[in-house]
Amino acid sequence: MTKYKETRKLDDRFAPADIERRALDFWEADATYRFDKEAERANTFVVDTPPPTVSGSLHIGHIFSYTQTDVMVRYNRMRGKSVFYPIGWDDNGLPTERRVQNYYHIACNPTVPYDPDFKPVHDPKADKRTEVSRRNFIEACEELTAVDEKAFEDIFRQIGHSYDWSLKYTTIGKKAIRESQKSFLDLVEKGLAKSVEAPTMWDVTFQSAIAQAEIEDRDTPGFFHDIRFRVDGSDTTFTIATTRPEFLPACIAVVAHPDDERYKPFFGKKAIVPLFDIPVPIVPSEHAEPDKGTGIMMVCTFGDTADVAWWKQSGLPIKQIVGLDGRLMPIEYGTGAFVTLSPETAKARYNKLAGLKVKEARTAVVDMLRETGDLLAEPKPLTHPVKFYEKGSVPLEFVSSRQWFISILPYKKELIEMGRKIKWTPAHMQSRYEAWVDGLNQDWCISRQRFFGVPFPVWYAIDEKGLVNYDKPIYAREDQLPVDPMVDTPRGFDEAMRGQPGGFVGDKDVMDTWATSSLTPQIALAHAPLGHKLSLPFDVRPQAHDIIRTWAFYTIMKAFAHEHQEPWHEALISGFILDPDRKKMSKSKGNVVTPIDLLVKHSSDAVRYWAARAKLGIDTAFEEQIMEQGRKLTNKIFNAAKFVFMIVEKSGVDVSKPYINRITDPVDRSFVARLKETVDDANKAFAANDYAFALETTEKCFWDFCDNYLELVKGRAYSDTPDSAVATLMLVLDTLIRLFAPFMVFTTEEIWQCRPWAGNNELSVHRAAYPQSDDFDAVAGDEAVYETAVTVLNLIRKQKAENKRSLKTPIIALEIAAPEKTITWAELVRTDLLNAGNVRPDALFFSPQAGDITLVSCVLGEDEKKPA
RNA sequence: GGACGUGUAGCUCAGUUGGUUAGAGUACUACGUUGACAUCGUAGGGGUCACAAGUUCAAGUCUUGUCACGUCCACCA
Repeated sequence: MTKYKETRKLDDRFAPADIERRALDFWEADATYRFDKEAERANTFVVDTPPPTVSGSLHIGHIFSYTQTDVMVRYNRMRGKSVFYPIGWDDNGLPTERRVQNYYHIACNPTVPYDPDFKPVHDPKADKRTEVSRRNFIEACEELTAVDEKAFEDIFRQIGHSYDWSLKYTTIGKKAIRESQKSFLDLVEKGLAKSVEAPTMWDVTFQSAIAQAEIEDRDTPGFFHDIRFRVDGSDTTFTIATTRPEFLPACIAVVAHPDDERYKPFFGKKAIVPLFDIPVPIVPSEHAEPDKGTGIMMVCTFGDTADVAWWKQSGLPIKQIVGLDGRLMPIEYGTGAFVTLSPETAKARYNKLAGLKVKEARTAVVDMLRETGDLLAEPKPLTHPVKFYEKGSVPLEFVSSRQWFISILPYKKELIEMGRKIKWTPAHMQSRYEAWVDGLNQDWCISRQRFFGVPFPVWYAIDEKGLVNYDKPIYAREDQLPVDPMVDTPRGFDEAMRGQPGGFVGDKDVMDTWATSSLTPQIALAHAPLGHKLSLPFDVRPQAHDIIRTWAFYTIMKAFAHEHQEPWHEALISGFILDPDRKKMSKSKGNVVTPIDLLVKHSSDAVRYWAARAKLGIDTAFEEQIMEQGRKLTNKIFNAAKFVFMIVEKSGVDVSKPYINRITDPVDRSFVARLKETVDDANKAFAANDYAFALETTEKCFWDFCDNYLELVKGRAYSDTPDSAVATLMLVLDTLIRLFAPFMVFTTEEIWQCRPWAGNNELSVHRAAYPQSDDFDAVAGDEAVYETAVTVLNLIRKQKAENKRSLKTPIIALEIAAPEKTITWAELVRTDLLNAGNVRPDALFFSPQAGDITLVSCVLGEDEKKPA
């Protein structure tokens, strides 16, 4: 067992930095937050902590929500649970790659050979990006994430989060990769994961496929183009309004609503696409809405999701014109699907487009249309929603490619059902989850054409002609995991056969980062000490509401597929930080507040106080004044403790004896009843995950204690019969400190350890028992006594304040009227009232009356002159 | 367009199952403390509880509608 410090005495001044240092060292040496692997599952509290993304710096929002979790976790620990509270860093994936590219000015080119001497350098002035090999790139990622993770860890430690750091993991770590690959193989075996050649949403900047959960609509300016189409074999024309004229060469059909009288005569005929003279069928389809645009529209491969859906059920061939790089691909017009009535013209025109970026091609096509007179009006500007990768800056394209998909659409019902087994706080977050699942219209594309991620444990055989057979992948065996198919070889092959006819190739893609993050329970268990008794479901999943659609959903999906049960009993959804001044702050450079600055400026406990004041799921304004309020509170707690210690020591009462049965005075027992009520409320609040109310009620009781109870008993505690008062002060302080402990973790530890009655090797307050109602059963008295005393005391104070006199002004005569019953209560506190109000002995009279307690008369004496 | 949420003092927020005169912190004003207090206390000003209708003896709280804001989803010709 570790000692807190050698001299266990409160310093005169409250210095948060020193207190924080002492407590952190003590917890580290004492392993205060270490998970006990021997604990039975029933006596554990198991948390599925969000691993923060470590690309860049920690946001104040992290501090906010992670602290809320820590508060709830600490409560459970103090309730005697063995807490499994892991922490990990989500470092694989695109965000990290992007940060590494920018930080080191490098780009990954898999064709570049490995350079063992390459050292990435952070040079903000560099303008060119150096191309490096895949392995060098991954090493650079590992190097930078290690630095970022250290910074994250420092902050989380500094703010006093009670993770068991021995359980730390990273999502790019070997065990995480193993879990992720194991999950993938299990999904393959269950028929839930397949590789398919299909149109996929594609980000041309990152050159990767993207899943539905990662896209967002952004209102984007564009233009409506009215384009003339001809009906084949006649002079009849009609107008198509489109925002994407560059897709004319990819047009596969023209559709109008079956009931649309305007276009009914055209059904069954062919339309001729201008510029390229492409004959395409004119087809009735419910998909077209008569009142939108001109009511008739072109279907292209692929302008949007609707095009993809329409193409799928049409059976028509794809005309893919956009390449993986976001440029129009070279196409031999008049071959394959690219039918035309005028091959020479079409070829000539298309050749001008090939190689252009989509946006450039759009302008070029518009120019051509203007020339031929097929543009019926100048383009009309509009703003319309366009799909973007949430981290991208260029609109997504639909590109047909081979990708791994996880099948989710058939299981929507089951996944909603599973969501209902989970208790969501706040409850309405469940409907967000259900709305998301309900709205899903694509399976989960999990392959990414990137580098810093979990590789697929898959190879493909190459036949004698050198063709890769993608239809029969060679899967790794579980005992091989983790594998990197670009380095490791499948069973039955050797490295020399890589890329050779009759040999094999590795799958060079990596998994969507969520494919790994969705396994945080399983990954955390893989990092738990051997022999632990944990399993799914975990107790709680804390997270923010924006990632219900990703992290929560995917985790439920994976647990459904692998364990056939919900991943956790409860989901605790935190709110966001809304910063009304965010724009100002980012504009005025150098004025941005970083989490570490806040911790230093206001102290960790003060920042924790700010976070804990906000309820789960409620978006909260960033408000430094509340941190200041927290700082004042810690200061007050410190001073109150210092005062109690002083009284206890001066009283000469033997502190080594148990105090509870020495509490005999009616006022003391009455205040204990007041305290018991607070303890009740706080426990009830925590049980409902309402830590904010637990804090509020604790704080209220504490101020009451300082303002009233302490003032009432001061005199008696200094008298020659201090026993009951001193014992009560000890009990109350012990209780309040433990009530505050989940919130003000440092202040409470310091005070707890420095109590004159603390043991030599006192355990951390964070392993002490959270106060319970029945702790007080033996001594709790009638609360009315204390309430009466406070009422009378306030009457006296008010009298003095109204007469603009000092609170110390003596009272020569005082008459208080009150109901008889109240008088009997007041009589029990007579001595304390005289002391606290500075009322002359025998000057206090009570007279009976019905109704409220009132002050009948009061005569104030002369102020005593202060000794010089 | 749909779902969910929010709207209470200048600001940040409480307000449990409807029940006296709607609260706290902060900011402002005045006075008093400054012997546990990088403090604190007392008093004061400040609210049509977004708006409208309804249910009820009684509505900040329940119902319906409207408006504003936020989040998620959808639309994308």
